[in-house]
Amino acid sequence: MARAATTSDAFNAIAEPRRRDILHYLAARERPVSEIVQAFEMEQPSVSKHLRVLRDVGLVRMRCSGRQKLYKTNVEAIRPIHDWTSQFARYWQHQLDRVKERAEAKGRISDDETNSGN
Amino acid sequence: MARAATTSDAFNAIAEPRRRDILHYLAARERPVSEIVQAFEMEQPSVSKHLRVLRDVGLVRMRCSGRQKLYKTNVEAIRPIHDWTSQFARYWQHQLDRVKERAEAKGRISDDETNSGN
DNA sequence: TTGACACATTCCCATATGGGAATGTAACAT
DNA sequence: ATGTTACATTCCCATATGGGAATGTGTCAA
Repeated sequence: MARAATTSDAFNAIAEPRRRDILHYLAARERPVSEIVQAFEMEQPSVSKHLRVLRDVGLVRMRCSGRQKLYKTNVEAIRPIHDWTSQFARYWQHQLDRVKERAEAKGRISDDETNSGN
Repeated sequence: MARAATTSDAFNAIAEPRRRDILHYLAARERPVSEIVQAFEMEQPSVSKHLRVLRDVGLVRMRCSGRQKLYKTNVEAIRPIHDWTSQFARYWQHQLDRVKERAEAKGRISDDETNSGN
């Protein structure tokens, strides 16, 4: 088997940097394809192909308006990725605790140094 | 250009489901390769190759112990991904607000219905 | 030294990619 | 009907993949 398709899930879809940029760009409000093309200085077919991938995994929504097609990020579809990374948050907390302990220990040493007139 | 290498960054590395499983498995404590092979019922070369990718992007650390090699997830390397997804948190909040508003509106309607004896 | 063990790497291959170029298609204007 | 605009799709291709199989490498035991 080769690598999984970019359309297999959100994790594969966001592996591409340009697609992450587009998702961020379309998070605040919907925009037509032409604006994305201008904003990122990409070829139009390239943008359309990225949007196609993002649509296939539900990361963006599309709405027709005349001959324009307005795309918008479906922020809910990013939650599974956020949730997966959050599994590791407790370990970050542990590391923060250790950093804090070291800082406090260092503070005590500094106090000692200060007290000893060093 | 083809797709970016799996070793180009953490986003590409975690696109593979098995590698996400391995990262979760190695988050709590370090383990030798043989344990990963057994836990996931994968071929040893396959596991080694996934670990190689994860090492190249800094998602796991390796330590030698005799003829074993102990791997452990470097949880800090997952933060950039978490941070990227967090950009969208404010929009989740907005959606939650709307859900809350709808729930409250619905509650008022229910009260009205109750009051009207319907 | 020889053998066994624990991993890593290499080779082969079907498959999927992203970019460029060209082409297809639907909506609007005249 | 014809042309233009706004996108989508297709074709081509260099490149990277993950799995299977085979092989290489370093460590320990006898």
